[in-house]
Amino acid sequence: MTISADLLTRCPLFDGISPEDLPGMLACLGARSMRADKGSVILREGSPAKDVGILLSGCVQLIRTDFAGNRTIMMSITPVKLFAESFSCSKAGLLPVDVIASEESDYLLIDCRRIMTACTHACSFHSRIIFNLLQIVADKNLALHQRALITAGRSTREKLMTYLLIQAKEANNARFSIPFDRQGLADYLEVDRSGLCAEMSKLKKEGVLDYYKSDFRLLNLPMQDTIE
Amino acid sequence: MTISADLLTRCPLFDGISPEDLPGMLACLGARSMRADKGSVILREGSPAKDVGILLSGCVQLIRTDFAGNRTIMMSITPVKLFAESFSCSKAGLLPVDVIASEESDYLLIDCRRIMTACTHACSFHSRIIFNLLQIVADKNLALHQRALITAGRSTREKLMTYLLIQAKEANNARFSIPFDRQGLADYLEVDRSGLCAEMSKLKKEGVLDYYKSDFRLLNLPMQDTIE
DNA sequence: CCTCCTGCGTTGAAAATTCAACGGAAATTC
DNA sequence: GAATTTCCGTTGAATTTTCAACGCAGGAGG
Repeated sequence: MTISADLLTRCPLFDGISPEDLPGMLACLGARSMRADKGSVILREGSPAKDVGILLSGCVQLIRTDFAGNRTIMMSITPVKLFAESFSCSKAGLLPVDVIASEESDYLLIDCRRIMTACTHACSFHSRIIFNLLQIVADKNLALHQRALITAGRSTREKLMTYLLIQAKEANNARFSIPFDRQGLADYLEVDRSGLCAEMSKLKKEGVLDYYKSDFRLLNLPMQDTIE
Repeated sequence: MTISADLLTRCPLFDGISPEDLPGMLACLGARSMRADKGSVILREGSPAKDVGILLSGCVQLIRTDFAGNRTIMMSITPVKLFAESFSCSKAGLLPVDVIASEESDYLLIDCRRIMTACTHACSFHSRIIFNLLQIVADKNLALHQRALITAGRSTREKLMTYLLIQAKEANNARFSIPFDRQGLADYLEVDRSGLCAEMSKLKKEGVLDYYKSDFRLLNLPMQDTIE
């Protein structure tokens, strides 16, 4: 895949870096270009965490399966975001999750040490990159807090509505799409799939919600409601 | 409270900083010494996140209460650890949780900008501090992943046992104490308190577990089992 | 020493989730 | 284009959790 500079400027790791400096910087960081088929494992739980991933296209998910077989989706990553960076920055050094491509995906891998330690060329933007990385890891932290707020609901309906309201708020629109199929959503909310389907149907009958596949619309919401 | 240098050298933010440099560094960072009574709110959800907290004594917890009244304990902080640092480093800028002293506590507050931007004295340890901060935020990330693994269990028993096994592993001992009372543990595991008590009693009857107040002991565990 | 309050364990009934199974629709594969 | 696989929605029974309430022990405070 040819990496467009436009794509990378939208990556939060390179905030404040001018586009013309990007190619040299990528070379300096030793970025490797990768591709993953849909459903394939990009990084395996328990393996050493050394790299920072940058998702260029597709979609990847952080998934943990416990000994009882419960599958949990911790987070869904969309372009042009980082993944696995928190694990590579931490002391632990082992991945607590599988990183899986839920769609065919292109991504870069960068050895985290190349980011965290000053490069041989003493490039002037390095401190900015580290600053950006700190902010990104902190933002991931916030996302995990938000997910915990969702799963803290004591019923399927409560979890689902909390999730959907947050999505609508982030999209700033009563219509929005989600990066999950039904099973994926159930695994993200930590509920049973069939129970989730049943609750969704109920909400549709009640006129609270409308949906088709992964496109949703919240009704009776004090918010703009536009189609594109 | 007099701040002993020994205490601060155990704070991960100052890893790699020599003890004699600490007092000057604290002054440079503008650290303010604070005290909180048991049960009092140190930082309020929704207020601007600007400071990094360093807990010197006592215990603080990150607590979120949703609109339905469900109380969730996201994390319990013990000395000499940081708190609220992730929120102050993130773009969001607002606290997603209440920070509450579960015991009478002493702590320091440091304006996060003083840490993240080079100080006027251009102190040579600043980059080390930022590096440490990145690692700490990443470690918090890991802790949240671990908590999610616990709450992913589909039953009270599963959540409880996952939690206790992790505690025993971290203590490297089948005997250990936890920083929660029953209600607190229930709020951390996201289960009902009475159901938790019932499950604990059952496990005790079954000979899997023994406990008194907040002291626990896992039986039949392939692990050393010593009384201090 | 007595009273008040908090935390803990128990119980029973109501409600919700989980689990297994099935049919249909849509997408994928050959 | 036909077969196959995957995804989705539904249902009913079994299992759990939730919720409200109560008694008791221990500590705090007057």
